[in-house]
Amino acid sequence: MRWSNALIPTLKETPADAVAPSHVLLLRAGMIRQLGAGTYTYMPLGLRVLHKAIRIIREEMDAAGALEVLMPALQPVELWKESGRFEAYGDLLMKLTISGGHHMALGPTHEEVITDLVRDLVRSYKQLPITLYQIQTKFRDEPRPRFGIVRTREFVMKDAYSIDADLGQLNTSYDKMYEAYCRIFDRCGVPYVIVEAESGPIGGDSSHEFMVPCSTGEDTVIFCEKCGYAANQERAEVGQTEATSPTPDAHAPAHESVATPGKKTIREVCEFLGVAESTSAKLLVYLADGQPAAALLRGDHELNEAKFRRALGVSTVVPADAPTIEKATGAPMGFLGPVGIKIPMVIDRAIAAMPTVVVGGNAVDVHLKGVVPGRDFPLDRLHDLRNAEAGDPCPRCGSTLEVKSGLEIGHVFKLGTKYSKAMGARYLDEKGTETEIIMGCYGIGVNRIVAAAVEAAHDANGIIWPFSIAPYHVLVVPLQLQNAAVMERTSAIESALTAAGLDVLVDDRDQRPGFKFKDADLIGVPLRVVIGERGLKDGQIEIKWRHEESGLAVASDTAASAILAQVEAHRRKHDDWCADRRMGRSVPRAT
RNA sequence: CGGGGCGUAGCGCAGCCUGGUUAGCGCGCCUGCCUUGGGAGCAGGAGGUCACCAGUUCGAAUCUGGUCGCCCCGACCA
Repeated sequence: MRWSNALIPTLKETPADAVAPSHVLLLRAGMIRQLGAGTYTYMPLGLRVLHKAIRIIREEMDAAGALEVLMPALQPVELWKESGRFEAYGDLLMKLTISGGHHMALGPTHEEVITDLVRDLVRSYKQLPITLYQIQTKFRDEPRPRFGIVRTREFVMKDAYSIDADLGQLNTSYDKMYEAYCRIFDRCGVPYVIVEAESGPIGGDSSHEFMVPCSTGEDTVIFCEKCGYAANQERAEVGQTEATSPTPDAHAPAHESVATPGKKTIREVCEFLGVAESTSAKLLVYLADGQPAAALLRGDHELNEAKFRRALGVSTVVPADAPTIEKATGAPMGFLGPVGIKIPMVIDRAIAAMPTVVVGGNAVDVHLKGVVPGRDFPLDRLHDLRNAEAGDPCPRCGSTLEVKSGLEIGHVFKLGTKYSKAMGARYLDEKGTETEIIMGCYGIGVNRIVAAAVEAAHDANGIIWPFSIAPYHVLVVPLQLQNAAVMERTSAIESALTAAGLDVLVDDRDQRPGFKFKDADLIGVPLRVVIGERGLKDGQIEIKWRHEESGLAVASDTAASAILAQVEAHRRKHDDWCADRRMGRSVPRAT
């Protein structure tokens, strides 16, 4: 391909709206163009990257035994009502009315459609297991699209669904997808970590996310450098090295009431009393499946609602509003405490480690000082309730947890029978018994692979594409277009490399060398080949890897084979890197 | 949905506070000359409903009100 025909609208200046590195560089490199909030056109170069990622995904999904289908993006809302997700998904679901007054939705994901498909299709255990996948544009009415192509209102997703007869089959299907994902992201050259995750509103009981650590990541990942434990913040456990005091000091002086007029927040109360926030506790009141329930945490800790929900064994927890709180506790928000509380209360483990604590007095403008946990209120329902933070002990090895932000590029779930139960998808087992099918679902945000690759590898001059998904492998830069020898060499190398299966772009623009080098760095093609009069005079041309500081001169008449040797060596190195990663990785086994 | 910011040529911006010729600058684009190993130089040229609507005024890019759009922080997020 010749640059002059390639439609690569590079920008010298950074568009004012772009902040995230991937957004800035993809725009500047002429790979994407914005239409509106969360909607982007992929220009030829950007589309090539997207297609290369898709090709890798397709190869690995096929190799894992999944079958490709293509389901409609346009779906009747009835299916969503049947699964119960019409309400749960809410405004994120893009709804529209078509002729005849039919209410439709543009698919944000396809559990409903796949379940509808297999409830007709799958009649016998002999047809199972089966995994179907598709690569398709999804639609979500995101309240806040962000960071260029990181969060958009329409995006390309690879979604797969395993249909299994029993839990054993599900675990096998899940592990296959998990391993396929590892190979996909390894091959795409994006550095990822795998974290334990909450399954969220999609339902199900086990889940892992594939995250690329980077500053524009929207998720918080908690991890332990020492043992490799990693989880997203919703899920991350706090290690239990906090000393607990099972026998409270019975001889401690009785607690006393203090007047704290108007001091409602933890900070206000602690400042007023001149104590550290970590010596106080807060009582948070929620509606758990509609019934009031409380969580008690250290003043400076944050409640993890997912942990709270599990501790109570309920399916939803929502913060209670002010009237509900007063009715349930007899005191307004800001003065709540555990002493004498009437509603069910679960307590974070950290509370048990506190000899005395400052808490609300369950009366207006009153707090209690010198309250002894275990003496002044029972410590019978201790749980890990708080968000893990940097510096907390690792739940596995006791070492220190760290926090990073991560960009989610893939997610695998065990759904179980959530959808088959709701939508009546059953098969006949060996004994002729009608049984609900068991499902798993597996998603990859394809556009996010592109964004993540840029986030993970760029410098001040531009993008540094991994070889496997680079729009072109080699950029040939002739410096003097009117020099016949230069142009002959250019064509010869272009044909030789193309014949060897490489994607070659030739910068045939009549521009000064510096101009072309700047654009070359910007679009991030991995290998640059410079052909100029000066080098040719000495029988040399220059080849330079984008990720390396300097290039090297090779003999011009054997340049093509030298380049191919470089490419071969680079590929081998990447393969070794992938193999190393696989060795160091433990695949989660079914429990 | 709450908070903040911004809409002037393809891109980056000035002008607005204090209303007044034909709305300006840099980059990019077109023509010519010149130059050629890290975004050169000179000369000439094209390109604008100043986001939109209404109002104030003799007169609005500029003042007022509304609408729309975009970005950032938060809430939300399979």
